[in-house]
Amino acid sequence: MKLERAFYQRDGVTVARELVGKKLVTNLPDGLTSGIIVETEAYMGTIDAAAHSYRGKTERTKIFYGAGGFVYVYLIYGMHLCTNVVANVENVPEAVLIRALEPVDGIELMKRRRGKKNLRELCSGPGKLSRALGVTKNFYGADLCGDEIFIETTEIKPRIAATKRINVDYAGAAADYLWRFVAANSKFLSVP
DNA sequence: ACCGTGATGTTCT
DNA sequence: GAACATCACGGTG
Repeated sequence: MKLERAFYQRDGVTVARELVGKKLVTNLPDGLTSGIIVETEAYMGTIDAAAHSYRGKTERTKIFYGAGGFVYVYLIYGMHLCTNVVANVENVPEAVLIRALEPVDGIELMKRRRGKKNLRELCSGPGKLSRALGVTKNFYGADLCGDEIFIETTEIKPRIAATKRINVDYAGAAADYLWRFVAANSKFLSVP
């Protein structure tokens, strides 16, 4: 079952925690690829110095201010795309970064897109999984209730651990918030 | 296995 | 002009 709008229109921390164990899917002209989400991070707008939306609405962050359930993609370090899910309701600028997947469908296609064959390293990082799933900057604003990119429920009930977020040292006190969620003992995390 | 580093393009100051 | 929610590679142990 595809997650519906209401799932996303809750606070970002709840959405981030509950996305662990769900299945992220892209269905593009060259094939369908997917993986179980094993690592997420919540970015909580006005109360979170690490969030891109912390300093208000800009051309880049305007998607945060729309309804939950749309895609936020951005380019980092000049070469990697990061895939996020906008959370909460209009004008509450929160989002969830998808940081790692356990590959499921279309593994050969993902290997081709990545130029790698090691399964463990296929989707074990935000830039890696974006590449493996064929996400481009054109996915900015894509509707997760559509058919190109969406998230499905699964039967998996992972044990979930909360930790500090990765690489947000610049964010002062916010760097210590436990807003990273991982499937405990998964082999597919970005940092083991 | 663990470091150090270079690549590269937006965004915001 | 600096900073950046990263990755892959090549070096050294």
